[in-house]
Amino acid sequence: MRGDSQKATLQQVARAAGVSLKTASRVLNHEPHVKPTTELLVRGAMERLAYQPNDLARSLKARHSGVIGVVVPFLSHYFVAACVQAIHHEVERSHATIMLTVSSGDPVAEALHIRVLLRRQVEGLIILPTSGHLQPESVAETIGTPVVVIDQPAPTLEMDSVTIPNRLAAREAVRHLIGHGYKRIIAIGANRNLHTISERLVGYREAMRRQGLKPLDLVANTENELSIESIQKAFVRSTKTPQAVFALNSAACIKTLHAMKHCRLRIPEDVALLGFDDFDTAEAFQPSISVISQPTEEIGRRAVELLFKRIQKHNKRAGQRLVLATDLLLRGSCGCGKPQHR
Amino acid sequence: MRGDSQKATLQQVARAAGVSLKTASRVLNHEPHVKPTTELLVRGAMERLAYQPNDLARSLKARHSGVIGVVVPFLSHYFVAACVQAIHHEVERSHATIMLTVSSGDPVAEALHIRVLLRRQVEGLIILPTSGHLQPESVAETIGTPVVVIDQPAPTLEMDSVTIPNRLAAREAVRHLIGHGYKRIIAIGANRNLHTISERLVGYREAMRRQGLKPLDLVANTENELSIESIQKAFVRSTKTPQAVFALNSAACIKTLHAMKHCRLRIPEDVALLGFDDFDTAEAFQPSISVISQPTEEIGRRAVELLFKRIQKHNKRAGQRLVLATDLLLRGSCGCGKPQHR
DNA sequence: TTGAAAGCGTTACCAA
DNA sequence: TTGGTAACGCTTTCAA
Repeated sequence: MRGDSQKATLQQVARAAGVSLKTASRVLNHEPHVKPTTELLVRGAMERLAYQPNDLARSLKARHSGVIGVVVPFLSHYFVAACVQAIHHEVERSHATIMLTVSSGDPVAEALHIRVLLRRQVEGLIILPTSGHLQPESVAETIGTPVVVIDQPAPTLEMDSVTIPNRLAAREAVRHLIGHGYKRIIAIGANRNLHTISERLVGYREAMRRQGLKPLDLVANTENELSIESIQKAFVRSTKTPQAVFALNSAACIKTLHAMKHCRLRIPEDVALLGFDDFDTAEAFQPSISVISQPTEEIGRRAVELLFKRIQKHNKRAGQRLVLATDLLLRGSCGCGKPQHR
Repeated sequence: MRGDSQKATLQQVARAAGVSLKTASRVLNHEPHVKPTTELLVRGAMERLAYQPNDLARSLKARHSGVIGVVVPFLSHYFVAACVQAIHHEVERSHATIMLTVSSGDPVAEALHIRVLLRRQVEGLIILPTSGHLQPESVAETIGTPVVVIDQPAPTLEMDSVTIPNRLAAREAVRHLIGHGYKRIIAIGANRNLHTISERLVGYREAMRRQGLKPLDLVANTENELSIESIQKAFVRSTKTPQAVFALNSAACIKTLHAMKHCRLRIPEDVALLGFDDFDTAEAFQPSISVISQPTEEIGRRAVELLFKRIQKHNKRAGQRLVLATDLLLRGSCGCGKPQHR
């Protein structure tokens, strides 16, 4: 609220209070050995000058910034947004702050972002990788800075990871579909390079083969390449229309819904649907969309916990690969009885 | 890639290269007047020591951090996530970074976050307010730091804002519904305190009154208080079921879809629907959901542009209140012909 | 073309 | 209970 625009420094506070810089610093940090009278003097000066500490200088001196870098591919994906929100929530509890970067699915940008964050002296990094495997070069640079990877097992012992059993969850979900009597089940998604996608695909195939069914998939190279038209073609292509779709992530699931609408296919009567990753409108559809749900809140929390442990123990630990359980939410779209009807 | 874990400093680089600190600094910053031979010497040392500049120290000295603070209420709202992504994209072009905070709809947390970001010496702040009006106290602290507000007109001349004509857009949308012949149209949403919500509500009422219709609304105090059950009650409450719903934001729209499903109401035959704010699954529903769409990409871009202008010109400008046009996307749910059918 | 020295705003080690 | 003084890692006069 000062008229003069320049920000007050602790030095100025000290002068205004008629004490030394160090004494003002002591008051600021609630250190002991300050005479109450002096403290009042200093606090008064701080008040008058509307003093605000400069955390940049503080961090430089203290050698830790209180900043965590968060690297994600997209923010428009519900799962990612929910994770970031959970991460923020947990980081905040430790009075730290988040620096966020969004790579838009570009591994080169991702590598650049990691470097930028390291220069900014983040104390740790939480990465949701955008490409199949984190670029080794990117990772090399992080030596000395703790890293937690989400969605992909930690590539080195220097890092921790928080993942889910993608393959297992996919297998069980597909087995569930098979249990409904569907034989022609197609997996739909994009980006085989991604660890999550490839594992889910493997799980799908395992489930199919074990039941003597022929795996069939439509997996585009990138998210953008998976068009609604291409999905429609998969529906009308052969004489044998798929009886069910296993969507490899929520984006694919939504596009499939889109395509099914265009083809006027009823769910689950004409084609059943089960997707990986929950999304905000899943229960608003008629019928509700069955999904494999990840514990986003816990993923974020555990990632931050692991990171802080590393930061404190200064890398004196072996890498941890945490695997959290998923939840198969059977709603209506997979062919299950319609629980949404009272 | 060094074996020793401590990070190299420019000082060490200089020593290793056998030059002075300043010379190393000159090389680092591509300053002229460095003998090519010397430059090579320094670059070699940098390479060997895997030198990475410390942006904290740099910022402290240079007195600008290259960091923009972004304050949002939720990340799980599609509109917000899209805005943040757009902001990041534009900020990145200026080689700056984003510090993100999420208030979870708590004005007290929001005020705290603003203070934290200021202490961290952000060069500017982009705020999507969580409460009706930004807490004056929060804003007071920002004096000297440029602020751009999204979704709400700048409360003071010290700030800029990027908004949309909420009232007008709502009015036109409701008029469109009325044009379809609906008479009993109900507005559904939450948080009257929010500038966006209250303006949209006013627009709705104006449109209704001008046509001699009686406004009717269901507006909960907070997002969480707007339950699906309460919406269902609105549908069955009176003998006069609403003929159409005007949802005040996407969260309300999704909950309405949910409620309509439970009540087995067909869209638009039983009840038509038009919502404020687009969302990722809007076109996947049958019929597609008609919405008023905000230009998120442009909102983010313009917000950053305004902010950087202020940062450069050092507040020598009057506050700008940018108002960007919305788009009324008539899909199927409002009762329009069904363009989604080929 | 190069370098010594003084800061940026804090914190921390010793004395007083 | 206090206060010099030296860092933190970098940039920036001003000389040489």
